[in-house]
Amino acid sequence: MPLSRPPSRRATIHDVAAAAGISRGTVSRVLNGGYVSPQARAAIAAAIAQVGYAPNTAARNLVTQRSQAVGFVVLEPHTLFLEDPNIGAIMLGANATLSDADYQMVNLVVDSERDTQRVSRYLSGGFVDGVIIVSARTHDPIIRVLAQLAVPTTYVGHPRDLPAGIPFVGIDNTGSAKLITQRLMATGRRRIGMIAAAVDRDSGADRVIGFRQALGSRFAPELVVEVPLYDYSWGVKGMRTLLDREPNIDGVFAGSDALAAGALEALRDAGRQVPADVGVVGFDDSSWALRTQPHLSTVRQPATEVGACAADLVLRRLRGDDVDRNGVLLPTPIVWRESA
Amino acid sequence: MPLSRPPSRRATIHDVAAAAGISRGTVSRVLNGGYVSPQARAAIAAAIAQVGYAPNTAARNLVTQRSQAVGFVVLEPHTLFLEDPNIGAIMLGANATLSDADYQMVNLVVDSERDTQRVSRYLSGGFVDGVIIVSARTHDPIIRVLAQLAVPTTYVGHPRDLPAGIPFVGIDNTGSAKLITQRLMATGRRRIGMIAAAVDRDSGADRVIGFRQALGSRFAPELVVEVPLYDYSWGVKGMRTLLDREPNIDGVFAGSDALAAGALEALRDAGRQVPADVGVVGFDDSSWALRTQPHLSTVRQPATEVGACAADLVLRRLRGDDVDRNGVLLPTPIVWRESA
DNA sequence: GGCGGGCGTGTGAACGTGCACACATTAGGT
DNA sequence: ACCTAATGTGTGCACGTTCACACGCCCGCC
Repeated sequence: MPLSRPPSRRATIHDVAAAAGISRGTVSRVLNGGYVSPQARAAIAAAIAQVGYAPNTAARNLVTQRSQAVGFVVLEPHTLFLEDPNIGAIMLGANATLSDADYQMVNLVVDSERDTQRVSRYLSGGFVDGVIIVSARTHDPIIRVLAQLAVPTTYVGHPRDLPAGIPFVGIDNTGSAKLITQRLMATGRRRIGMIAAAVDRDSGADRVIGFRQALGSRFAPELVVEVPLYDYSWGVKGMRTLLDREPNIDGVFAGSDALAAGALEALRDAGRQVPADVGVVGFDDSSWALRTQPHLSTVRQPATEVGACAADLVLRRLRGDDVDRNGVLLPTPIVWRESA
Repeated sequence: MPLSRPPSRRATIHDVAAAAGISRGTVSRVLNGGYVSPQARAAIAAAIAQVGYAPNTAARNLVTQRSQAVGFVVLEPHTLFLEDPNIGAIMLGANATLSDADYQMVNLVVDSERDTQRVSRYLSGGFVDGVIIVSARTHDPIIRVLAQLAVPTTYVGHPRDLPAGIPFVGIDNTGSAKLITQRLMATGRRRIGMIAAAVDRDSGADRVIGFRQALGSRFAPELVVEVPLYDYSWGVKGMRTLLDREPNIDGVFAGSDALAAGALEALRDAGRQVPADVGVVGFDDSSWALRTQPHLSTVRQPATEVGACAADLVLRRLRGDDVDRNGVLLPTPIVWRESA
């Protein structure tokens, strides 16, 4: 004799079928589309309302072998996640695209060693049909785990050790850093420094490379100050260090708008005029850029489009289309304002 | 005769059992704990590695009737989500607590009408054991949907129409707004205005109520300016409006630090000294507060703790403990700095 | 009038897992 | 020597769903 179940158990398709006096096969058909008579359809609709039925998607996934969900994994320690204006925009861009295709975006944050393991388990547990990875570092242990995952994965950005054949989407950090530095030079600046952050990530490292390429033989390693975070207060500290090392500095490329805003404060404290004495450029074209005095010249980072593109890449692989396995780089217009 | 399956299908517990020459029951036991001999354990471990087995968590959930996951639903339009410094902190606080209990936090963003429906379906589909809702508006349609959900739900904040018996966690917006306004008055300010945002949310509306309570008979409705977003640029605009309406204004309570920072800019443009001519206070104690000149006096919002507390509430209900159905309010210390 | 085909419905077999139970083996106590 | 307990292992069923198939019905056509 079966145990009596708790009365609060969820209604199943059987309950609906019983209440409507029709077989569960037909109930399934009205849910998923198929030939059903109007009478049966009506009876089932009434029964569903009566018993308060909601389909158990987990059970459905088990048999259909797909979940209509895509994981969006953010690999960030606390601080970066809160401060970075791009991640939110990438996420919303991805969500909009997935939503249009009727996919559920499932956002997982990795904030500790334990999270890494649990999230890996989750992603390989059949809850998602595809995965988007944001801000992976070189040598991130999760890269190995995901490589042997049965699920299509797309990276935003491309860590150096990303195995070949895994698509990614990003921006040309090297090229845009080079370009904006060159334009800084074109305005007559001679002693140009850089405040670099997150150099353990490809995005951060590539901006330094572009900066170096632009300066060529005029590149001076001591004028690149590395700070841990893309953060206002580190912009202040980084600029002070630069001023110590080269009091006659007349140009600064900051790795983000937040850093640039901090740099502006440090310059103001030191009595320098921007852009008269020192030209300052940022990166991101975030809300910081219009919030400073003067407004920042910067590189527009198409974060929303990046997210949409990553989602699109996953969706295309889900449909079985073959996609460009070499990755996609989106253009980054330079926005010229008053700060340089 | 069964069809031959695609060779790329995922390994199941049966494959492991076959490879190890042991029944699947024993494999299940080494996965979930139970009496298993060392030899069998070793053979199974080898077999798992050989066939590349990862348990199908969806199937496990189906039989165990629980998912070890908690949904974290953010009900925000684009802009607010990107600008609000609290949501990220609440999320990370919740994640830390859930992670400690070995629960997976699953973050779902609602950004459109379509999202509302898909997320409701997801939440009622058996993928989560509990739900945390952030920043619900009064009359949000999702409140009704969630009310009849079989899953324990906790709100962060408490919309006016939240049905009784549903626990929530928040801060005393009314009380802290009243307190900081009173301290503004205590410094001798006589003509005090407010820049209010998101008044369709309980948090925003309650801050106006507290402001009004503090001023009592001196309250002047025209000195409350409502703006749509907790955003720097709206702070600028709000402050300009206040200056238009009351050129002799000498105190301002802004509904967030970002608004306060904007107000500082507008005041600077108008040639007023802060705090000499006008006292300004904010709300949140976010990174904005130390980024302005002068630093902001503000209300510290314990966002991380709010998230942790919400997660704890869900976990306790999951364990069957009975929790305070009237909700929890966390203390909000006032931080007194230079701006007032 | 038999027959093929569209329509509407019911039925059984999966999907991959955990769990209760049955059973087998061994050790230890009376 | 027998019973009991502890330790291992195998088997059947259930979870809630979809899907392929089979069945019956009615229509129109040769």
